[in-house]
Amino acid sequence: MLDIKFIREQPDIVRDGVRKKGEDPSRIDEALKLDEQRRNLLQKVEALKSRKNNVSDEVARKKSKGEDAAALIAEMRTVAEEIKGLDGELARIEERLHASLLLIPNIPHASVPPGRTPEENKVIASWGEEQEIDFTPKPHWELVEKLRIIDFARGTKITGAGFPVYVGKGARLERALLNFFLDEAAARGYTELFPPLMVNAASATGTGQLPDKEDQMYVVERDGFYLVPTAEVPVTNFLRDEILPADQLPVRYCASTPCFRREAGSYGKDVRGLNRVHQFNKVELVKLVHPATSYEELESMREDAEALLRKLGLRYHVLLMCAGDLGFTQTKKYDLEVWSIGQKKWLEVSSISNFESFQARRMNIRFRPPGGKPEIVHTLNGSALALPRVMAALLEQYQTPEGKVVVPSVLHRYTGFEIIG
RNA sequence: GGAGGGGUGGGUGAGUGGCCGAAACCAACGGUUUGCUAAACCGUCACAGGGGGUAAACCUCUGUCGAGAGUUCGAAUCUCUCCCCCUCCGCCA
Repeated sequence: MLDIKFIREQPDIVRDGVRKKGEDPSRIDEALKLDEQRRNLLQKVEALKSRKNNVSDEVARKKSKGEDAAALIAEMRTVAEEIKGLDGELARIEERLHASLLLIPNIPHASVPPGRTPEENKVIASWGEEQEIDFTPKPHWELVEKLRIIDFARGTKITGAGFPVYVGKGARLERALLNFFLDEAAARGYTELFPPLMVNAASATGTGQLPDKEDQMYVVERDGFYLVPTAEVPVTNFLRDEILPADQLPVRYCASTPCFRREAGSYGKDVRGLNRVHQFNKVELVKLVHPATSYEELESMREDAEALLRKLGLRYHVLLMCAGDLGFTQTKKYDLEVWSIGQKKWLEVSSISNFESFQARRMNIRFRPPGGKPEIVHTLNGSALALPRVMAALLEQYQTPEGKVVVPSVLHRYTGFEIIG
């Protein structure tokens, strides 16, 4: 969430930013109104409390001297009642203010292009060429069926649509990719975490999944837990409510976890094969950084993710997302899309975002500048990478005319085999 | 799941109704001493939210001793609920 003080002092900047995201700025006025009510009430109730505290001391003094304090006590009884009433009113207003703030989106960074639709995202970099081949490449779902390395039908039997089973060399290739990604992240200074796969409501609120995106998560109602839609949630919450020494920044974490997503409302196209599944593996990068460096850190994180695709020899491009295509919590975001030669289209495999202080304020993660007051850190995260579509593009790109798949050399030490089929 | 014990500032830990935002120690920071380091000594040292101040400095008020509710003129301290940690029992990969 945004700082209420910032909203109070720069309401026009906030309104403008919210509009750029294509969202309704009326919540800002609501929040400002509640904030004003809150401060008025606060002054009233704090004056009463001050009086109460003073009189209570007076009572103590009188009693210790053996004097009669009955009159003061009687008077304070009514003051205490009044305070109770005002405190209740204040609590209700603060609750509404907080709820209102939780629904105000983060505002885009100045370098983000305007735009409302995905078509307005900018391709700012690309790598690799469409390779020339003398046969018609198959889509991955045909390849994996013949090779028997991913079983969609049996996954549907076990659980439901969108829960594929990786089999034999398919399972091994999946594991190879994960280990490759993790090793690369470690080499670039990210500390590996293996976090819980279920989180509580406070954690889901911290990174912004609640209250906004509850529909996208699987909920374990009985225990009040949520299956993680991304490692971002448990990993970023790792340092929730802590104050870090300034010299500890930047903090870099990586984690490989399954991700569980309901993908409600996304039936129809683009769901074939591995294009959209309810459970998938992903290696996630997370950084907690000094506010002054967060945009440099965003660029270096993007490079960390891009390097993986280059090592795998997969053609990709980089999108700078326009304001309207930014998520609720993001100020700036890059997407990496890999080319699917079998489907003749781009597939999103990574999303790299800066949240500035938006998440960290909810999570209360701060650092202490030398000799100064604690300040909120900036948080960033990025996929490096999400597996299914990397797997899809890789299988398609490295297929042979006979329907076999050649494993990219960088993975050999992880797979133990060089060809599938 | 059952029984018992416990959660206090960055850390250890004292505090069972008012003089407690909280002793003491450690860590950290500033200083004195010192050729340098170490040691010693002195000082500073929680977080948040209001109000005042042009801003910083600063002044002032309020809240916070796991969370929430309650008793009381007054709660770290008493009561209730919840969460978490430890010990024992049960169950179990």
